[in-house]
Amino acid sequence: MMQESGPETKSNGSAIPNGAGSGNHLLECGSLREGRANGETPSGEIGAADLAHIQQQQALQVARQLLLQQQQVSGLKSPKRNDKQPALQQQLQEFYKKQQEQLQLQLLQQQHAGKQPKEPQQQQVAATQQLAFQQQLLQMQQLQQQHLLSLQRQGLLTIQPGQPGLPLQPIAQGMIPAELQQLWKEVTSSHPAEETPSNNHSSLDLSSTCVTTSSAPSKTSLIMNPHASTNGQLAPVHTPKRESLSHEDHPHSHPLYGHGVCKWPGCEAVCEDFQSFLKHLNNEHALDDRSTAQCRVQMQVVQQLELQLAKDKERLQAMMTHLHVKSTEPKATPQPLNLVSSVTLSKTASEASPQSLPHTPTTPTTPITPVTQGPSVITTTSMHNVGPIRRRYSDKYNVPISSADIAQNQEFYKNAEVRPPFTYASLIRQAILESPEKQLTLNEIYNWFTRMFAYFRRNAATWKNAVRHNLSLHKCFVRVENVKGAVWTVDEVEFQKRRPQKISGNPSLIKNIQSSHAYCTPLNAALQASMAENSIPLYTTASMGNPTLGNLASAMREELNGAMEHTNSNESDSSPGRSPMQAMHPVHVKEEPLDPDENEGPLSLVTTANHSPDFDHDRDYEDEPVNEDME
DNA sequence: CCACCCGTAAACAAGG
DNA sequence: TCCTTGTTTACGGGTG
Repeated sequence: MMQESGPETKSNGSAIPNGAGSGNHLLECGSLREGRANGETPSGEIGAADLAHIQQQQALQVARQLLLQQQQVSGLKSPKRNDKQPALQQQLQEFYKKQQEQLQLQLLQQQHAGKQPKEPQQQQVAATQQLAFQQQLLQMQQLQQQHLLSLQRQGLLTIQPGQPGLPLQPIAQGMIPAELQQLWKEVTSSHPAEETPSNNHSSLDLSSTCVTTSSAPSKTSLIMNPHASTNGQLAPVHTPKRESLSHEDHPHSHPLYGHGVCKWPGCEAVCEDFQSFLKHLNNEHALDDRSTAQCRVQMQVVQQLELQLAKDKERLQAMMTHLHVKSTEPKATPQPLNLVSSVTLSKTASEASPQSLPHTPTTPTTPITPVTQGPSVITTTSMHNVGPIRRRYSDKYNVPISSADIAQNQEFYKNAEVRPPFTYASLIRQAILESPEKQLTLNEIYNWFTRMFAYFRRNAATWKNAVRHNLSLHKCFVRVENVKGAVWTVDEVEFQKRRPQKISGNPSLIKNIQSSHAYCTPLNAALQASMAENSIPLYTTASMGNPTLGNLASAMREELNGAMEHTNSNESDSSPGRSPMQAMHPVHVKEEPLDPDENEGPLSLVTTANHSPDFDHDRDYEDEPVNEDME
């Protein structure tokens, strides 16, 4: 068997236990979560489920009181104090439903009737009572939430977003995960007038839809929020902490106030200054039915959005899970090291892909950009399935992938042991083109592979052989005797020659091929330019950590494009100018410091940053594959 | 069915 | 002698 250059350790023995250990760790995480979801409370931590439970119970207490009060009015039969909580809760919910419906009816009547004074005293009384109820409820909620908050602060509570065990009721939605909070923030800021977190009106209604919302019932908002006192009304129940804080920090940046205009839905009253705005707010948008209804609507909007987000997230997760499963035969290959990254990843991973599959924290490359945690997360789950590696599922399959996807995938492949859907030839070519001198030694090519693809940190013997095989086999790879020895270069023309045979169609992409011909070496730049045009945003996030990603992305894109036959050239893409990505090139990567042949390296910068720690792992990995293959 | 591409495995040789 | 590098052949699967 061949050995790679570099300190490779065939220490299977150590690798296995390590892998097992990490796997266990992950599993533990999983079970832990499950445990929490089931209401178990491990080690002094209280999960969201428990929290929900507590909230429910507390809410029930409130409910009892309210029900008692209500009974006095409506003559309901008083429930026994020992009644089962679910029943009670149900009652409460129904009660509120009715209340809300009633309220809505009234509101509608009022609205439809315009200014017609047509409310019998009775209605007014009822409305007042409802308001009183709601206020009481809110107060109680505030109390309980304050309590919860204090618990949280004491570390007794940990609220985790998206607990599976939670009932999918509005209640559960109160556990606003960070994303939702963000969404909330966006919603409240973008939608003019949404219900103000720091503003009381909204809170009224929240009770109906979200009885116990708010993951971070902010006591602070109550205390510090100037508006609360100004209005002299109830403080927000549904105020994400972050939100309230941000507003409090900037008292004059009220979500309902912007550009001198009141942003209450449908208002747009002009307020010269903040003070007048506050006045206006209190006068025009005081706690009345209308405001309440508007808040309700807003709540529903937000809820919708939250639901939508949740659904989309679920979908994403399913997609990732699906892909992962497909590409990964559950081969419990214990994976080694890199526990560091695995820890960080495992956390997110457990959220993103609650699979029981052995999470092999194999990401030696470690997440450079936690930003794109998404992909890298699942990915981490490795695919040791070396068995049936299907090649070229790329060509056609990937066609629709956008450059943004590519950029993401790139990060994905970097951290995930998923076989990249690109041919060896393409990858080799890209590796070479990425190099400053457009030439690499065999060993440098190897290094590029391992650096850019987690997958190639294993099965070294296999893929290295394939690389050599490809280098020799394809005419497009030209071996050049160098001072140092032999280096490999790419004959673009030759490379492109063989491609048209592959797939037909999609003329829209041909440009790339053509440009390749035209610019040969600069091809990269051209591609990257187009890439940059299309996907800089994502791209940057992905490439922040490692600029090389851009090149890889372009490679992938090339591959994809090449897979499609093009017929038309000269396009904007071919602009030979250097894309931003390319501009970074010099800084890029050169093979890791370990590389003996390495010398042309202006680079090695990134690598050190991202990989130097892992790279040793990379090395280690490289051989494990061999061993694992035998497993 | 065929031709082609691709990946994998392996034998072999040359050189350090 | 061992390892790396490079070449070559063979085989099987996928695809058009």
